[in-house]
Amino acid sequence: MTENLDATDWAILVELQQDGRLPLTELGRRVSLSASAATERVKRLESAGVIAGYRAQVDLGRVGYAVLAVIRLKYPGSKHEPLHRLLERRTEILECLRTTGDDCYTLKVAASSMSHLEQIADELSAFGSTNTNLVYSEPLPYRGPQTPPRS
Amino acid sequence: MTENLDATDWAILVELQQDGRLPLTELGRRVSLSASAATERVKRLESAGVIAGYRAQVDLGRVGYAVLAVIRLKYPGSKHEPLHRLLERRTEILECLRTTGDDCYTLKVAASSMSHLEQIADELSAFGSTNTNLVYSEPLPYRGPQTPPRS
DNA sequence: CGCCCGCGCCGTGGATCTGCCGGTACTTTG
DNA sequence: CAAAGTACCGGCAGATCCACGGCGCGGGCG
Repeated sequence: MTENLDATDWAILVELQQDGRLPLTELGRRVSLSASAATERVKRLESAGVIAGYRAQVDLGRVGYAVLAVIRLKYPGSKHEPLHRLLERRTEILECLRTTGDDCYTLKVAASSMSHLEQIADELSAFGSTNTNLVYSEPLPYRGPQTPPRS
Repeated sequence: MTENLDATDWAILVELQQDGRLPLTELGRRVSLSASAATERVKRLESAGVIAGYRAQVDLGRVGYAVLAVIRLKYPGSKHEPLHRLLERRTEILECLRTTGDDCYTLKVAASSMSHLEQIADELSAFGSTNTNLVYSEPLPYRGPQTPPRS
């Protein structure tokens, strides 16, 4: 299941995680490969599923979502479909992790205002008890894995 | 600070969040614009900071990170620099949110095994008490904002 | 009203990049 | 040793990107 990646593959992953639109010819230059060799590597990584896709990253604040929050949801019972339907419908919910522990779900939610956030929290409360924390800032700019696991 | 976006801008954002490498000519087709008009829109969104960048998304499991965890860190005091240095050094820490509430920081951490995770949790414990939850699954495939805020 | 100006969209052409092919060197396998 | 496999390179045809000038529309102003 896990692929065998050499140092060049990792260099490619680091570059493409920093700039997903990097032209393949420039990518080849940075990892000391010809454009066609770099292309073959990238295509192999894509079709092996190592590279799952490419995403534009949009600035939440600049599109009107001023509030970011982490909501933990304690979800009793095992009927998950209604919640999944809410996840589909409510695009303000950006991320959903199902975790161990008392709080079965951890959600990342964007809202335009506190009252907007309140609405979403109310909808979630229908499923179980919620625990909301506002996000002050993100000290770490987003990144993915940069090196092979060391231990 | 927040930009004025019309329906076409939002359509562009949705497309580029789904596929960041979409050729501009195909993007124009999908949002009913000529290639050059679509290009101008995208460049405007980029230079306004609405589009913060493009990222390749890599599959953590396939590159050897079998374990994903959310670690909440209760951080007494106000000396944040040492923690920020750890964030830089430890590339296993993928995301860091500073939040309200008892748990000042919420971290997303990838590890290759439980013992690897244990090492990282130990390092974090030097800063305060930690609370770790393993991630079973991500019911929601990653997405960014899809529509203008509604309320 | 008539004019000018700015804005957004469009089409074009040259530079660049992509995708595909054949060829080479090295390694693995029978 | 020969055959097959792997990874790389160079080169070419076609697609894409990008900067430019032109067009149409609406607002401001004498």
